[in-house]
Parts: sequence; C-alpha cells; structure tokens
Amino acid sequence: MSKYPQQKRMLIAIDCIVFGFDGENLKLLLIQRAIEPEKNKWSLMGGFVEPDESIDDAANSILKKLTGLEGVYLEQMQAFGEVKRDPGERIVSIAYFALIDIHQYEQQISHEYHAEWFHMDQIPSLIFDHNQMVDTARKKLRYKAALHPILFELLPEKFTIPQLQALYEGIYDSVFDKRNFSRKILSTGLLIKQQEKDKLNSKKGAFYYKLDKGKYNENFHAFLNLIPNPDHLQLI
Amino acid sequence: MSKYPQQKRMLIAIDCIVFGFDGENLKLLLIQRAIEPEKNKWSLMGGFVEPDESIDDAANSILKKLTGLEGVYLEQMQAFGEVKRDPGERIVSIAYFALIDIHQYEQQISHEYHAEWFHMDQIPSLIFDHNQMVDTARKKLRYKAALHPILFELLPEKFTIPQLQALYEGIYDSVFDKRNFSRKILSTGLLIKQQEKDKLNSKKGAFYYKLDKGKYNENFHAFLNLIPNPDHLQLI
DNA sequence: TCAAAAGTGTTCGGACTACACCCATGA
DNA sequence: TCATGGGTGTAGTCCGAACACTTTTGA
Repeated sequence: MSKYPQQKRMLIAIDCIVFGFDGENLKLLLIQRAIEPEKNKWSLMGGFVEPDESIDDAANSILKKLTGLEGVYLEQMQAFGEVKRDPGERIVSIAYFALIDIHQYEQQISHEYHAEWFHMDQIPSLIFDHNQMVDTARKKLRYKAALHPILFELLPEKFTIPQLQALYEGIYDSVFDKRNFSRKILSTGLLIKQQEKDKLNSKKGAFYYKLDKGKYNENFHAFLNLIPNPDHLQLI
Repeated sequence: MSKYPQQKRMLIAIDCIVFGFDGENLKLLLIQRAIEPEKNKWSLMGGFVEPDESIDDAANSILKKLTGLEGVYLEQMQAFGEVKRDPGERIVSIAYFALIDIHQYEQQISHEYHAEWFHMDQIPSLIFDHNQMVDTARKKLRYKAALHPILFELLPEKFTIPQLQALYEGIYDSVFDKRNFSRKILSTGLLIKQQEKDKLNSKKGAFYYKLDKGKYNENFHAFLNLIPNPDHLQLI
C-alpha cells in the first residue's frame, strides 16, 4: 500500500554530542559501544529513530537513556549522510548537540553504557564518522557562543564570574582580560548578583550570580558581542 | 545479513529551498508536484535519497534536475522529522537551501516540473511542512547574511552597489542609509570596481563591481557587521 | 604577613550613525 | 532645464581594547 513502492528505505540514526563543564574544562561524554559492529569501541551515544517518534523525540529519548535527565539543552546540528559512513549498512545519522552541567548529572549518568567524560584534548578515535561529528559540534559551539549566551547551559544554577570566564577561555583556548570580560558580561543584564560568595576557589571569595531566566529567554537570539576579536579566533 | 534486523527502515527525502533575486525582489522557486499524493499542488523541489548517493549528492542532483545547473550555492539547513509530516508514510526530509542568480538560470529552469518563481510575500500554501521549511530558510538566510557576505551568491557576476543595497533592503525589509551602506560594503575589501557603468537603472549610471573571489573565500567565515542595528531586526 | 584570587576605572582609538549636498545624464 | 538616481564627507557618539592597583582573607 506504499505510495512510493520503488524507493529504497534506510535506517535513520541519532547521535548525540554531549558537552559538559566541570568547572575547569570542557568535556565530552562518550560511551563504549555495547553492540556489534565495533563493539567496545568508543562512540557517541546514539540510536535509531523509531517509527512512532519524531527525530527530536528520538534525540531526547536517547539523551535521557544516557543521562537519566530531561529538559537539557539539545539542538539539532547536522545530518551526516555519506554512503559508507557506517560500513555495515546505509545509515543516515542526524547529529544533535547537548549542553549539560556535569555536576548536576554526575550521579545519573548511566553506567550501563560505560559512559565517560573525556577532556577535549584527549578524545579517542571513535567509530564511523563520529570524530568528524565532534569536530563539527565543537566549531558550532564556538560559533554560537560568540554570539549568544548559550554557555550558561553548561553551568550550575549559581556560578561566579571567574568560573564563567574560565569556561569561555577553555572553549576559545584563549585568555581574556578579566576587567573587560566582567564588564561585558554584566552589561548584558543577564546576571543577578547573589549575596553569597563562593569561598572554595579563593580566599577572598567570589560572588555568586544567577542567570535571569526571563531576560535570557528574551535575549537569547539577540546578537551579543561576547568574545573579544572573534575574527582572530578559529570559529569555523 | 543486516546487522540491525529489528530496526525499521524509512524513506529519506531532500527538499530544496531555492532563493533567487531578480534585481528587485527576493523570490522562491516552487514546482507543481507531478506525483501523488498532492499532485498539482505547489511544493518545494524534492526527491528521495538513493542508496548509492550521499545526502549532499542527492541535494545537488535534485537541484540540477530542476535548474539544469551545477556549482550553485547549496547548504544543508535542517532535517525535518515529525512522524506525520507526510500523511502517507514516514519520511524524514533533509532540507537544503540554495542561492542562485535568477537571470543566469532563467533559461535553464526545467519546465518539466512547472517551476515558477514566487515573490516572498506571495508564497502559496504548500504541501506537507514545506511552508515551515521556507520560513526556517528565510530566517536562516537573514541570520547568516547579517554576518557573512553570502548574498553575493544571488547576484550576477557584475552588479552595482545600489542593486546590492536593494537586495539587502529586500531581505531585511528595511531601508538603509546609502552612504553608510556603501562605505561598509566597500570597507570589506571584497569588491573590485569596474570601469563600466550600468545605465539601465539611472541616467547617470552606476559603476559595476565584481566580487573578489579570493578574498571572498578567505573572509567568508569572518564576522562582518553587514547590517545596521541587527538586534532590532527579527532574525530568528 | 604574605600569597592568591577578586574586584574595579580610565583612556584611547576605531567603528557606527546621522545627516545634506553635488554630479551626471536622458528626457 | 529639470527630474532622477548615483556618489561622496563630516561630526558626534558609543563601544571595545588595553592597561594596574587595591582588597580580602586563609594559611
């Protein structure tokens, strides 16, 4: 009863590039693949799109299986569709990228999948074209974070400006002037200063800030100029 | 002999959002659908991904079938994967958007598909989720053109600054100051002034410019500030 | 008391905006 | 000669970058 009887059907997969920040470094969540082919090799978390779920639903459900949590930042990135990208069978994969606060999800990361966080400089060789996906995701993150306040998704509810700066510096592999950085970030009006200080990382202590969710949602798409000299950085 | 025998295969389609500029207005290329379902309704140009072609190849080949030409600007935009987006059967579609100079391809547009250019304010109701695809594409074009010199892809080899300005003004539905516009565009160093003038649109005539291809390719990813007050415009 | 990190102010230069007039030419 | 569109210059403002010292406090 198909309307397109002569056309070939294919498998459609989702792969999730999951970024996390531990307060010091940007990290990537990888799993040890449980099924053949390429069993026990490192790979992105992925799965097939089921007949009764949209691709966004599929991505969310795959991420939930891995991290146990819902409601994290998840965005469709790009479809990967080389003919031989999976040597076994033709599979088109739609890659999503997710941003999560490592500490919030630490407990809940499923051990069933042998998931581990990897420092971005120590990503192992992955199956199929997954290294390429990670590379694309890293560029996309850099690009987007230069214009939109997306990196707050990686931070806990309360964070300090030095922590935020460390995150930006890690992502752009650069050092920024702290006076200019703090002025620029505060001028967005997105941060609400707390009374409390974080005394863990310094003797003096740094004030906590919270994100103003309302303004964040309003201003998310506005062009902010969050990075000094973006043209000098390798964003693409 | 499949490695994933229990998984359901699906159809994968490509749909192309083809933008053109006729010197006055931004237009969209649509076809009258030749096959059931929804025969004779307006739709984007599309087709299925064949087993032996990558998704990029499929997009290029579909565009070639329609316009007869190769080498035009074509970029993957987004996958659309709602379960019921095609009421007949589950189909995931990967949307691509293309930018072409209408006049260059006018002759070659295939009449086999009943293709027609539509003014952006007069897009008819399209099949499936194609109107949504068009909307997404329009936003993406605005977003990208605010940062990168992508709109040159819509212009003929030789063009005048007033023409270029008309293009930007059409895309952003705004009016820009011509002194500031010309200064900003020329300061990118992307344009090479020609001796010749275009005398069609004015008595005095406007100098033609050509794109400096080398610098264009070099600088394509740099952040340019091509649009005044981008925050005031609806880019997303 | 000292080491280590947090926090803050000023100056300079370049970029963006607003704005108005002259030029060339075909009708 | 005049109407039409092309082309250009300037002044003021704002934003971003560079740069150094003081504060706090735990060890």
